[in-house]
Amino acid sequence: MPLTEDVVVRRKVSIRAQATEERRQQILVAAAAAFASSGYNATSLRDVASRAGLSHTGLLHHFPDKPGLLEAVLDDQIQRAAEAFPLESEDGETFFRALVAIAERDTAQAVEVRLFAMLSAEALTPGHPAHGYMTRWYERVRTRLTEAFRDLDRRGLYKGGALPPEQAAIHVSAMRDGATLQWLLAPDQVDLVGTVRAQIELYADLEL
Amino acid sequence: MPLTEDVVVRRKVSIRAQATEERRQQILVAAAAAFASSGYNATSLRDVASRAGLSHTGLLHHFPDKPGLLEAVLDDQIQRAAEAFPLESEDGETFFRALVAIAERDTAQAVEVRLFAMLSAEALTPGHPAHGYMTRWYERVRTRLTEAFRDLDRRGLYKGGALPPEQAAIHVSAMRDGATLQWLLAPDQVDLVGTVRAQIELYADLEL
DNA sequence: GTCTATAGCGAGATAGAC
DNA sequence: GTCTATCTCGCTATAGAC
Repeated sequence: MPLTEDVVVRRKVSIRAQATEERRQQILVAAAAAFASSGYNATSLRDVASRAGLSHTGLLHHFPDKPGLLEAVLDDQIQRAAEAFPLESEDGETFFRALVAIAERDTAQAVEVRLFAMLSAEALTPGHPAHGYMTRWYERVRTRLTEAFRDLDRRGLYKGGALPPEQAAIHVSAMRDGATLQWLLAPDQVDLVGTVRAQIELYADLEL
Repeated sequence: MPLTEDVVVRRKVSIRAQATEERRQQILVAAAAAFASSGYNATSLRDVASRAGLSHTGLLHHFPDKPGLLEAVLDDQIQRAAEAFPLESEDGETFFRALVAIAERDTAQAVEVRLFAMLSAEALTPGHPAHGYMTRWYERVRTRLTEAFRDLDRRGLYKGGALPPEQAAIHVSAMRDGATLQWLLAPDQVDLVGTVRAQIELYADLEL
């Protein structure tokens, strides 16, 4: 019965592949936490490895090198974000409600927020492995926000007046990043959610 | 004539002291440029030294160690900033005009802007040598901006409506930082001065 | 005041045993 | 798949000559 043998072999393979995949995920979580706390440059592969409970050479079996690890972390991060909040900029109202919801969640999950704050600044250096990623990210954020504001405008809910939606998009995205930075430095003095909500209500005729 | 001898000696000493001071300044400029381009962690003392045209041990004759150098750079930077723009928050109008003027100058002098953007994120880590500095900086920024908005309010020039001046202060300071980040990543797509001006005009009844 | 030489460490990455 | 051992590099910082 060659067929059953084949099935057993396949199952073994898939079990092993699953274990490997779990290991990869553990490492990605550890790496995200490490990069979030100290940034990419200041974090060593040994730091990440010890957090994940293996040696740094063990880690390098799963990822090619340090830039490759960062890339994988970023991919994993945007995938999770996309799953948690599928932002549809065609519907401006739900879009901006989602922005407030994201801010709310972020106050409870400081790791991802810190990760992004640290990397976006480090990545200003053209040679940084996340430089291209960040440039593309902000372009995307600006276009999505602009679309959302345009949708609001169509429904008569845009309060920007003479301010073009492109500018409003920069205002909102920029403020979110700056507020995050100040909130991370002084959580007691900066109300992240309230700040985000209040700003959006200045540009949109919505009750958030 | 002991007096003249004394004068000669003093002059020699002061000339030498002046040369040392110039050297220090050269190093500070080099260090600011280096930290601005790659951040503090990723910059080596050898990088800084070669920019200043001396060996890294020569550099360590003028500054005690790497954190000490960063501290000196920051001190030098705020001193220059204070001289260039003596911000008086008692007069809200000139205060906000100065903010726009600073943004204008910054578009021409990207070094200081980059320096600050990179360090403020790196310094999120509590152990970073600029952590305390940044925490204090943003506290100060918030209070100054709040005072300026209160002054506008007294003169009937505050357009924030129900938004408390403290919140407006966070909005404006946060937006400036976030806009700077996006401008550094994509100078062609983000108009820093226009963005800053437009935002302030949303909160203040001023023609900037 | 600036240098060469060097100590001492920690990093990223590879080789090869198990 | 994970490890130990090791290579090689660059870093901060110190010691001491000039």
